Amino acid sequence: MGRSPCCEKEAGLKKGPWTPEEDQKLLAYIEQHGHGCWRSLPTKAGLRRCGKSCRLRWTNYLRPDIKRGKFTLQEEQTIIQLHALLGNRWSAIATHLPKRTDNEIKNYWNTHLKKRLAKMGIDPVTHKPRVDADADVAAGGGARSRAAAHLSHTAQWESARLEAEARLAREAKLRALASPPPATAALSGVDSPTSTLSFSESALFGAGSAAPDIHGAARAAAVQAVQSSYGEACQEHHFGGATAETSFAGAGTLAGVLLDCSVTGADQRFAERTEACSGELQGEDDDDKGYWNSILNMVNSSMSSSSSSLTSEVVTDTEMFLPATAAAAASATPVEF
DNA sequence: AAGGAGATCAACCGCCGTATT
DNA sequence: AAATACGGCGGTTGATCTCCT
Repeated sequence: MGRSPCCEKEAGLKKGPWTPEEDQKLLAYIEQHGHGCWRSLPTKAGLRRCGKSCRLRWTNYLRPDIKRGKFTLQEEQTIIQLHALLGNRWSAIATHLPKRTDNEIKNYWNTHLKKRLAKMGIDPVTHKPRVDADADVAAGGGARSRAAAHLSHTAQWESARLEAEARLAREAKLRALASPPPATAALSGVDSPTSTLSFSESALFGAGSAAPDIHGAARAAAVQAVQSSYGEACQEHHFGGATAETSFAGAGTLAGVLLDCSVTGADQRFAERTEACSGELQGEDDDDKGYWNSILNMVNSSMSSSSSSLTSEVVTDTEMFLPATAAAAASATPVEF
């Protein structure tokens, strides 16, 4: 029944910090053979480690495509924005920062960004300005329920988006299997992504040059998935009597605002969309507006420098997951709710 | 210079979804 | 269909580093 026993049950395996010799062995083995099955790798590579430990060391430290060192302002902004959308889904966030590991992002969030937001008076969990208990009571329970509805609203959109992302990744994987990479790709063979989307995408689509048709098809599939998934969610919840499409556009706007604010020259649009969002949430969301404006300010402070590949990647993903209706609505007049 | 406190980050742990038998 | 392993993820820990007194 089942598979053979797990390596972690073997005794005498080493734990703790890796030595340079161990790193060298692991690196040499993977460069020559690829990681293959992690469980059997330590034995083949002559390491007294469990496969899990090897995988972790590789994905978080030894992988050649890892960018180390300080996070840039833009990376910080991306993390904050994505965390507002995704919460503690570090691997999902890491797909938008391809050269950073989820572990690194998680550490950076916990040691830097969380504290910084807290200092700014922003709850790092909800990304809403902290309101003391009295003010909250004075604001009334209605505001709280609207806030809850707002969060749920966002969560539904995100759930649909993640579903599309997963589908995209699966398709990419299938295509990769159908057409294996050339043997000359020495390091692509050892590419061991912790996350699915960006790596498989980059491997397959080669920075957008190799197979634009496939990319386009995948994007269309993703968009369709979001549309259908979120459309169902909207119909199910009858958002304020609006049509599913309109509601979807509104929900998409929020995510669009969060992500699209990275676009060079998008300051104005961002401000408009922030306005649209605050209109959507009326009243109690003055605080939200303030928060998103603060993010805008952070973005603006770095926007003077030219756009990077990083931001353009985020934009690409935004476009990928923002259906046409939402994108159109977001760039036109604010949606009335 | 010494040592205590806080910050940082690599690595581990345990859980979960998926694949395999 | 059930049992089990695998791979991946997020939370947490602990060793090390840095700063302050």
